[in-house]
Amino acid sequence: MFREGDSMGSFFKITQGIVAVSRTLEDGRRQIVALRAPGDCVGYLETDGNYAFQGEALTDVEACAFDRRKFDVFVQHHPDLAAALADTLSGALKQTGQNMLVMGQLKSTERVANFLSEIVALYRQRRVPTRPLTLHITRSEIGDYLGLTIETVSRSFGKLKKRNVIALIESDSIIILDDKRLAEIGKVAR
Amino acid sequence: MFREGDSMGSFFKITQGIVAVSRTLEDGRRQIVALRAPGDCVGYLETDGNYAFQGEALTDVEACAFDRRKFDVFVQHHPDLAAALADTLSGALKQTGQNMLVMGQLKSTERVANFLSEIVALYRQRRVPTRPLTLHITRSEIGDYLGLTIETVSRSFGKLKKRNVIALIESDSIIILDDKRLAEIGKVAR
DNA sequence: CGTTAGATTGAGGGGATTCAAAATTGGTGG
DNA sequence: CCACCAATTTTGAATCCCCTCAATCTAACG
Repeated sequence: MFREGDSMGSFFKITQGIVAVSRTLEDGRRQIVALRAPGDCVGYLETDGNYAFQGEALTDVEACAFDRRKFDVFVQHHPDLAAALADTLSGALKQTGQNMLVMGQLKSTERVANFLSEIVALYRQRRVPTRPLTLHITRSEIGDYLGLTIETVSRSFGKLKKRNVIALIESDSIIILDDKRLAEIGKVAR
Repeated sequence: MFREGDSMGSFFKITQGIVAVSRTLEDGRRQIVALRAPGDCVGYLETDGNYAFQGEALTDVEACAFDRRKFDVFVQHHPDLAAALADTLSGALKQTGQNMLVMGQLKSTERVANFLSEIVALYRQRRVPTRPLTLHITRSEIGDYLGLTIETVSRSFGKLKKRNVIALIESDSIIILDDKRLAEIGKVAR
């Protein structure tokens, strides 16, 4: 959808599909910074007129494009929209803070468990079926999101499966057998 | 200054000193999510009335407290302040995104090099002397910020020293010998 | 001078990565 | 429907990096 460093025209509100917001190093290492679903906006962050991150459609995606310049002007005259914007940004900030905790402190299987718990919570909240849970993203993308390799992600799935916490239908579709245990392993607060 | 989960009254604008914004797991593992310096605000993020993170003074700190409730009302009537708030949040979001890249993809020495480069940039921008560079924070805090142990941080300093990229005066005070090289190792963009 | 907190250094073990191969999945055309 | 192929996932073995545990060192302070 857009590349880091490209001149920014507009940002997008997703109406359908999943988008990965990421950043890539020159040697190819990639970090997915956030996963965005319908209702979320992507491509808002900029550094002097250029996109600060890369936006990549992981599935087929529909989105509305908004001209950033015009939007800024519009917000200026609508205090309640400005408040909503601040709320959205605050939420994103809390989320990335949580992600830092996950990546900095959790071991591989804990990270995967945490990821699955988060996905379930996200899907529930949006009334997307979670039984079975269809991920829509590859091991490689999970790895780039959690700071792990595909092999390690795969092995972590294996461990959770062996402990009877989850069951695999296909590689992309799983069933959560023990929701509580999954949250515990993933150190999900409360 | 404030604990995660405490009922939130006010947030703080730092006038002097350094504050760590962090989150801690039940088993004691801690992740520092951001380091804040004079001019920055901390304690703004909340989840239904409670602080979302913990705020810890790493040095002696002076700060102004602002009542969050009153602030929100005030912002509502000052569009330019709302814009400034959005800018601040956007900046923080870019920063944590970058931090996710660092923690997810970089090796220990790369992380430490990145950290030092960032600190130098931050200090320069605020006209704080960088030669020698005084860190004001312990190895333990650097470790919790980068997702590493104190020993690994110490060894990374050692490696950078042996490669003549930095020189240690005291443990808290260093001299950057090769600024460019440090940025390269730390994969600092551009 | 002894104490204490923080930093460094060393040895050993463990978890994640790397490299490689096998297995599974999904799509295509015969 | 099945054979075939490419892409993805899983599994295995070896390696490496970081962590853990422990000892030593340094600096600040009473």
